[in-house]
Amino acid sequence: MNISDAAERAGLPTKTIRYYEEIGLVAPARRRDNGYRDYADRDVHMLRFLSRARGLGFSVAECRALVALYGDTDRKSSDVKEIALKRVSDIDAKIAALQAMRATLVDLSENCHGDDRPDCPIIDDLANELGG
Amino acid sequence: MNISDAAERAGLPTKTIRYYEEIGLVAPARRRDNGYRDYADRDVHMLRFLSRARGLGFSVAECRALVALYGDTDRKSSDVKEIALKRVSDIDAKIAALQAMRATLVDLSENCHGDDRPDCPIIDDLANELGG
DNA sequence: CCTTGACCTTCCAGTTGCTGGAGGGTCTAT
DNA sequence: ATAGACCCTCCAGCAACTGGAAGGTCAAGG
Repeated sequence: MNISDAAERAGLPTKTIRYYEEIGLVAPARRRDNGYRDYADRDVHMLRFLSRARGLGFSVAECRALVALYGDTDRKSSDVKEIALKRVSDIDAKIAALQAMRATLVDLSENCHGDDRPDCPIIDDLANELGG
Repeated sequence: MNISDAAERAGLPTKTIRYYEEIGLVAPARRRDNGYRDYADRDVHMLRFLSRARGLGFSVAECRALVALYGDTDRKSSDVKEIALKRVSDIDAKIAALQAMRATLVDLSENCHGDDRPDCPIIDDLANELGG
């Protein structure tokens, strides 16, 4: 099948598929006589795998490791689990950072009357003018 | 003062300060006869403002708007508040996405024995092999 | 047969927000 | 005079795509 059909089934843009091929995340697609890429179901399967992994926030580097483990019938499930748990702790750190930002912003916003006057604790805080 | 002193006081790398100047986020620094940038306290103040805003996750584009509002003594605090609240809702969306990812990953990890065997529900889920 | 439009190809540039390094000038202290 | 710590500019690269230009291919309709 053509790349656009594969893209639709995998849930990825064609650009991204070509990009994954270019960076070696997936094997180069077979080509037809006219030079068009030709995808089989198992190729789409792999692309879906990547789409899902990227959707869960795994980096391309992590995806490489996952692809290798996916193709390794002798893999240890602990290796996969390790990558997943690392990802969970990365996510936890990101959530914590975002929650801290959010708390600060909400706090500042609650103290800002938000009217036509220029007086604004948000600006003041950013400028650190509270203490001088 | 030299850029490295300004950098230290502002909490930004020198590279970043030059970059902010290059993209017009801050006005070009005054230069000394030898070509070195020369920073005054108010310049450092502005750089700290930016450092803090970036630290709260405001994009450079948002920082531009904040800088403009900062310098506008006729600003409406509602304009500032609007940017801050927009940022809060962006953060909320990001947190929600991360929490969904996290839940999926934790769920998958809990079902993975994480031992020397290849059998792994994490890989299976990514490959979408559960339903066929 | 010709044309139209939707495909496909490659390659290059841009995105965001820096960061690193090369290659060079300057300043300060010894 | 020289070492080392500054400073300068410019170019390249990071993640992970995305957009567009320039051109080849294919299927349908007149």
